[in-house]
Amino acid sequence: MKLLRNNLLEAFVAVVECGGFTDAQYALGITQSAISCRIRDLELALGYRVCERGRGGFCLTERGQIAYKKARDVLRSVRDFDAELMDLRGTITGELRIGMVDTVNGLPGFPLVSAIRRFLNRENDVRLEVSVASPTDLTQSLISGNVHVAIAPFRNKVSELEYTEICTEDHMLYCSSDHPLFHADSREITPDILTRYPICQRSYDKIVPPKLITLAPQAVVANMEAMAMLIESGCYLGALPVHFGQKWIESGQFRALDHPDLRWTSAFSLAVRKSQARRRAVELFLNDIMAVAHKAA
Amino acid sequence: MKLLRNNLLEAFVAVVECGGFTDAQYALGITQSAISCRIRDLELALGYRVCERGRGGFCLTERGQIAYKKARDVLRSVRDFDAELMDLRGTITGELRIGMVDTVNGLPGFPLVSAIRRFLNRENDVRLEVSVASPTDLTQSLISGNVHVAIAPFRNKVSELEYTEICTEDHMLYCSSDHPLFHADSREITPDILTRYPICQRSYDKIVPPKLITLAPQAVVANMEAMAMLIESGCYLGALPVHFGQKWIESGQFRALDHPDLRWTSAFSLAVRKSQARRRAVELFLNDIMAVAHKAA
DNA sequence: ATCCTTACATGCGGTAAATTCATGTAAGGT
DNA sequence: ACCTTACATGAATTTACCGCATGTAAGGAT
Repeated sequence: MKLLRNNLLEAFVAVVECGGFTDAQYALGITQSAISCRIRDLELALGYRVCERGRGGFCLTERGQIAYKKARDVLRSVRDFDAELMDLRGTITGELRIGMVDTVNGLPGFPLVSAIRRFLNRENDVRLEVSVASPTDLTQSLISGNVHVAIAPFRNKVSELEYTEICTEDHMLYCSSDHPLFHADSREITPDILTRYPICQRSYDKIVPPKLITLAPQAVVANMEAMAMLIESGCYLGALPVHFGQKWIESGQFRALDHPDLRWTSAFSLAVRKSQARRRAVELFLNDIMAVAHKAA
Repeated sequence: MKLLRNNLLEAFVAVVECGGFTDAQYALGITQSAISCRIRDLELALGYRVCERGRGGFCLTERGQIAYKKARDVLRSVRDFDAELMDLRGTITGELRIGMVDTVNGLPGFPLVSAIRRFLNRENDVRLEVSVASPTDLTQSLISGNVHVAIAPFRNKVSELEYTEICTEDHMLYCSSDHPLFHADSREITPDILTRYPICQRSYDKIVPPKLITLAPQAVVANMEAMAMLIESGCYLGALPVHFGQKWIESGQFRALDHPDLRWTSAFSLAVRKSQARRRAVELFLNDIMAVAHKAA
């Protein structure tokens, strides 16, 4: 079902996301000429050009970029609106947009995949959409409605959202076999190594308190895979979730720099928007999350 | 222009607001049969009946009531979306929905009509929509986007909104010529009259602190006109804004119970939603308000 | 009880909008 | 110079939507 629809906007968003008319015709299931008409009509209605196109390539105009963001968001919220009206029928429909930080899968004490399986095994007609982003971005996405639920170690909690702690994640410092500390005596592993060797930090969620670090320049990464890469290079120390660093430990590539003061724990929370008629699909997924989280605890 | 449109939802909302198909055909500018089709198709798409109709009268089903509220709200926000895209063209379009408490007009030091005139004298294509409600309702309407700006004496301010004080309003206690206090000696006018005569309060914004009042039953009104009526009855004392009570004073119908402790002042604020891409029309209107407020001060 | 009126439903036909198909055009590559 | 790519355009066609005429069901008047 599609109550609030608009061909022009849908075409516009599809064209932007496909990077041109030609590919968008498959995404939309209409011919290229129809898309050409739609974009022309959209620009006629708006009174300004939204994109440059032709053999020279496809690109959005300045206004087009703003219009695209607004259009994408409004189409999202319109899909949610449709789903809300379908909820009244009792069926579970619409999109379920889940946001999370990376390496949530494998989090000890929180089998997310079980929750997802549990959710999908129910009779449903829901399209899942999973995005990975930083806690800060996830907060924004929750507020704007771009995601319905998010799982992350939220440090600064905002009043618009509702948080439920679901598990914790232990972090340790690692170095690779190429690093000077790899063969160091365990008595050398003290917090002051932080002042002697370059360390790599995650751009969001600074596990190692920055005030402990004196050495510049620091490397900054946006996700765990990148962190592992820089550690593998042998040039950096880096903190990883223990469950995530495990595989490098097992292969003998990394060494965990074990010291009581070089362990950190962050708390993972489930966040949703407060005070909002919640869709059935979202409600059920939250139940599923809590069910697996409790079972694991 | 109308980008995101939906005939079915528009018909539904119109039918509800007109209380039936017959009247809605004039509001929508289509025939009754077309409306019948639209509602049928809507119900077909939703999978449930939204209203009972026929000779027995028109009424929404339970689900229909929820669907109506959602549909009305989404159509509003969709109109705003259209206006946002038009903003990029540089034109001032869309709706400007202003909310206020009653008797804002005439507020000393705040010529609202000048602000409106100022706004409308600009080149524009804006449809105004003015609603009158209590500060509490206005707060809700602002958050949900049902109004863009609101003017009221806001007592409890919420973090989602941004308030700018624009003027103050003096209140005094009044009685009518039928009231025992009308001819009382001015020395008798002391705060303890509150404990001896019934008083009428506004349901929102209790001007006279309720703790000063001992006498039950109290009359409660939702707006100033009603307050004046009850005072006119001679059975109640009541607080009115001085600028509003003036005309009854001049006609000799009311007496102001003047005493230093029987005067109250409330501060009127302009409220808008925080952190939101603001439309040009809203921005300009805010400027106009501030301009007339400053000039008056 | 019958007829009338009100309020909505339905079938049919026309019109306007949207889409496809076929073709045109402009820019870059060979 | 020719081909290819990527989009534009025009005619034909399909589709959707609407109005008209008519049907139906229930309440009220005579």
